[in-house]
Amino acid sequence: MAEQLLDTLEEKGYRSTSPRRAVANAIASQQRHFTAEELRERLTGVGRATVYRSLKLLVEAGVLCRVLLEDGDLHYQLSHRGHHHHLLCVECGASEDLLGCDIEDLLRQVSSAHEFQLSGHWLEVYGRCRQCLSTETDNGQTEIDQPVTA
Amino acid sequence: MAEQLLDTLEEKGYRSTSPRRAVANAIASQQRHFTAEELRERLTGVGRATVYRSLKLLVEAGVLCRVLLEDGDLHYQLSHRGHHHHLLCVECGASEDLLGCDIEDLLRQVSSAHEFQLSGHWLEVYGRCRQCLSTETDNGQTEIDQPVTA
DNA sequence: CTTATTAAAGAGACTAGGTATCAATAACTA
DNA sequence: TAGTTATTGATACCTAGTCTCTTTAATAAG
Ligand SMILES: [Mn+2]
Ligand SMILES: [Mn+2]
Ligand SMILES: [Zn+2]
Ligand SMILES: [Zn+2]
Repeated sequence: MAEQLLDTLEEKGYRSTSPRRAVANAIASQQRHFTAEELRERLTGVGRATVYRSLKLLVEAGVLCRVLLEDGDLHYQLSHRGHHHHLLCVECGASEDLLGCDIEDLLRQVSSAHEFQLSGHWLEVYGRCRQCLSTETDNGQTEIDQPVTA
Repeated sequence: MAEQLLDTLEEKGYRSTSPRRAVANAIASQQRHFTAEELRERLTGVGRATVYRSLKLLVEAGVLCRVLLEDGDLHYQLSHRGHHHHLLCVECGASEDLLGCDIEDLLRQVSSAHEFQLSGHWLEVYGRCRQCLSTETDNGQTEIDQPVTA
């Protein structure tokens, strides 16, 4: 997994360095979305700027995606597929990838109706995941203090 | 226009103060979307925290909306209607409101297919506006240096 | 109209999430 | 192996805020 991140960078002509390996490993060992700062804390010995520079490169390469939480917090998360969106659970933080839906088609229609030349978009969807819904049903009440299984 | 911003706050039980009047006037005199910092610069004499606090209140009250530019820059803009989205021109920065489209319906469908309880979403659409397209056609080439009529 | 209550303001320190600069170093390449 | 150049880390700086605390002012009650 970490290899794949580095390979992607190498394919784009970036050098394979030990700080970048450290960043790639740290990202690969993360299962949920994380903040830049969380990542940096785990990477003592790697310079602040280097961490942010690496994140930027990986996002540009399409192997990492930005996730905008409902409160405005920006997180990062491994991205396997190409362009896609997220169903973000506001309760447990889970993120489910959303692809193959008709949003692109719809935007194309709307754009052409406004004589607007579509070039990109940004979408995040917030709500509650299946698991959190079933937990709620089980005890007949919303589990506010449900632990975040980070 | 500025009155309306203040009235909205008063209706919500907030006091009508002179710093808030200054903020409301500054916002009302702005035609395009602006950053918090731009606003603050025009409001010498109003405390930094007060400017940000006012922006927050107005967003919460629904009369001001956040606009996320493609490069990640956060801008603010007067909002007349309720929930809506923006068609943002990446060339001239123009923003056209997008409402009455089927995005909500579509998200409801997609969510239910994923057994996801939809509660909110965030969408921005990027591209080029009618005006920028016609300028481009006129001289047969993209006008990169088109002045931003701020 | 005065006074009390309490919201709001301003100053300023602090934070997250970055970017810019620049000298030193380490990857690739010939 | 040596040279070139990308990359690094340190550090300063930046935007966009938040938080605390003391002072001030808007409103409500008398
Ligand atoms: Mn993703
Ligand atoms: Mn708007
Ligand atoms: Zn959940
Ligand atoms: Zn335009």
